[in-house]
Parts: sequence; C-alpha cells; structure tokens
Amino acid sequence: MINRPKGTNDIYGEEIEYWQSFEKAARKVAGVFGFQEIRTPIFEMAELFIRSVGDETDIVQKEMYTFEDKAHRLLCLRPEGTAPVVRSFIENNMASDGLPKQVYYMGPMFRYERPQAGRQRQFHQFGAELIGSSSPLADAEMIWMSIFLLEELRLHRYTLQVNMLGCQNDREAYKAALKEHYRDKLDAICPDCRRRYETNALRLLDCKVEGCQTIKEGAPILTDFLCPECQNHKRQVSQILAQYNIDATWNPRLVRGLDYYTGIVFEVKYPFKETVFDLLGGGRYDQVIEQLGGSATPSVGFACGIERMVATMREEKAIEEPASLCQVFVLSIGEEAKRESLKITDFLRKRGISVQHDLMGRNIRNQLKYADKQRALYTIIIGEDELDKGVYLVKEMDTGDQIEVESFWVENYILEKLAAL
RNA sequence: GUGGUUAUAGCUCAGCGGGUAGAGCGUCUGACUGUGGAUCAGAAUGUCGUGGGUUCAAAUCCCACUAGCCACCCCA
Repeated sequence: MINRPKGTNDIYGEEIEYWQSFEKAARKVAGVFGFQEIRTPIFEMAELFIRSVGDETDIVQKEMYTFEDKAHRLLCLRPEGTAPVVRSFIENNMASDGLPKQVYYMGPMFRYERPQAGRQRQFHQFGAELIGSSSPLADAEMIWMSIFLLEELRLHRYTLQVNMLGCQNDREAYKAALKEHYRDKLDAICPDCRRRYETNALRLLDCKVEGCQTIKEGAPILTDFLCPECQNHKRQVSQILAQYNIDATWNPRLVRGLDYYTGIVFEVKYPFKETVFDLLGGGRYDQVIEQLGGSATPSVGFACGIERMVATMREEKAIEEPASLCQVFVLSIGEEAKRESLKITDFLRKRGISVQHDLMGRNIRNQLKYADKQRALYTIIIGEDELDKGVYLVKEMDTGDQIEVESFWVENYILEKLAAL
C-alpha cells in the first residue's frame, strides 16, 4: 500500500465541487478587473527564487523543493507565484504589449514544512500581479480586488491590515533605529529575535514571544521614518480605499515574510475555528523585475491560499450545495428497452443534459435507488409494458409523481420540463 | 527543525487487568417476482499504520520508524 506523500491531499468528490466553486468566482473577479490568466511552469531554476524571494527567508533557507536534473541544472518546485510571473514578463518581453500588464494565476505551490491546519507541502494559490504602475491607484486596485473576491465569495468577517514600508532609504533609516533600540536589550529577548536582529531586523516586529512584547512596544514606529513622498503615497492609498468603502486598519508593525516587498503591503485575516487564518497577502515589489534582469518596473500583487479559502467558505457555509450529478436517469428493463434507453440518452446528452443509465445490470428497484442517490431530477422508465403501449413513464423524483408520455415525445417532454426549472 | 497527541472495516469509533476483532453509518442484496427516499433482514470488506522486542500466546505491554492532527518557527 502506497500512501500519498506527507503534506499532500487528494481533492475529489464533494471537496472538488467547493474548489470549482472557488475557481469560478476567482476567474470571474479576475476577469471583471481586466486580468488575464497566465500559466507558468511548476518548476523553475532555483536561482529565480533565491534572487527574488531572498536568501535570508525561510522559504529559501529551508522550505524549497530543490533538485538537480540530469544535466545538473539546479531546479526547484515553485514555492510562490510572483517570481515565475515576473520571469515570464521579462523573458517574453511583455512590456512591449503596453503597460500595465495584469495577469492572474492559479495552481499548486510547494514548500517543505510541517503540515498543520491550513498548511500543506503542496498547496494552491490564486494570485494576481499588476505590473508597470507605481501609482497609489495600483496599490488600491489590488487591495480592492482582494476584497472584491472575498465579498464575491460571501466571506464578510475579514479584517484587512495595511502598512507602508516606505522606500529603501526610509527602511534603512528605520532598521538602524530599530537595531539601536534593541542594542542594549539583546540579553532580554528570545533567541529567534537575536537571530532576526542580525539577519532581518524588520521581523523583530513579528515576534509573539511574551518577554519580547514590552521591548517591542517601546520600539520606534516605522511611520515616523517615512519620507514626504512615501507619506503622501500612503495618504493617497488611504483616501482611495475610503472612496471604495474599504475598511482598512493601518498597522505599522505589519511586515511580510518575503524580502521583495517595498512600499504598500497588506494582509487579510479571517477567524477560522479556534485560530485565525492569514487568508491572503500582497504588496508592492518595485525592485524585483530589475533584480531579475528586466528594466526597472514597479509592480503590485497579491496571492491567496485556496485551501484556506475553501475551508473558510465551508466553515461559513458560504457555498451552495453541489449540483446534482445527473439531471435524468434512463431506467430500462430488458434488452430492447436498453436499446431505446441508449437512443434517448444520446439525444439528451447532445442537448447538454446530464444523463445516466444503468451500467450495472440492476433490477428496476435498484436502478431507482441509484437514480435517487445520484440526485436525478427525472427518471424515464422503459420496460416491456411501455414498449407494448408506446409510452414511457416519466417519474419526477422529488414528488414521486409519474406520468405516461408518448415514446416519440419523451425527449421533448424532458427538455420542456428542465427548461421550466 | 522543536514540542504535544493520535493510528482498529470506505467513514466515525468501541475493544487495551494479554487468549488471534466488533458497533453505528455507508456499500451491495433481499423482503417488495416492475418502482427510490422510510422500515426490517442478510452479505462483503480488516496483513488491528510498519518493523522489532517481551510472552506458550500481543490490536492490547515495551522500543523504533512512518503517517495523521495540533502548536511553535514561518507562511497562503
């Protein structure tokens, strides 16, 4: 017996219905905002992520599925979606199509880590990238789209957090001040924080260890280090969001795990059972395209975890019941009846009706049981009596009523009935 | 990578003072010889997660491994 690899999942049956419902909504929202789908490879050169996501990040340090191919190229399964899109943007010279370039993607991502609630090794993301605009309108557009998606999915209990990380100068100045604040307190903070102090000072703000909280409280605030330009940008984003009636909480301590974020970043949190999911996150990444060898092009994007979305949708009962698996079941008894049933099945299927017939050689009773289990709306019953009389029985499953219909008319009768629903 | 916890039928679980498996649900069949959803009856399906140890004897006790779940780290 071979089991699926750790941290992976089979998605089928009822579960897949919910996924498809999400995907449909996501595509709709993307379309409404003028985004076109892009499909990039599932594996890329490992270098792509090391250079964009950042070699200090956990993703690169310990979570990448890297492997060598037979020509000794160092490849990896993609851990996130933005870098491949940027790579493709540059490689295919999409800038020449005119800017902004607006694309969305949906598919599996891979990170080697311990699975738990809302976290798998193979997980799925829906994401969108708006490439080419530095305007606050572009930041607001992506936040708007995120919220639009949540609303479309009828998930209303979200909280949106936004932060302005500032430009490079602002961040350097802030980081210096932050380190200054922590310098004489290194003995008092947790080991993780001591490490962060050296490698990525901004993430000191992420620490949840109790002993570090008071020190964090007294730390300088990023907002105070923003240059006039960044302050202005932040103000404009805030105004535009207000105009869209989007309720955003500005959190100066919000920092994100990927190194490439600059300027505006945002996250959506959502209560899920005992915990809180980070449903979705995004932000501006103005330097990435240049870092990857393109010409400097400002960009914003976001991504959401589909597993978490689907779990939340189910928890909120925000999805309709999956549709019935067949609209019509054609029941037959005997060989001649079977031949007739195949004709009707074919006719109806060619008109887009979902039809099933007996493939198991079951008796009438068990065929009806099966039809019921498939949630059929109508069952057409064909037996010897019907063949003799030239009429078939049409049974409406939820009422149990059945009437005789002239055999030549039965398909049209069904079409009329279904059209009237 | 660290810590906690669990693993018995397709699913949910009982059996754990050792004596080679059971319930409910589901599936299939029948009662109803041509009528589903209700009821009743019957049937099928298990290397009791894997490997080792203790023992005359292990689902049960011990150890290791693997996997699930949960938390930390981090993230979607």
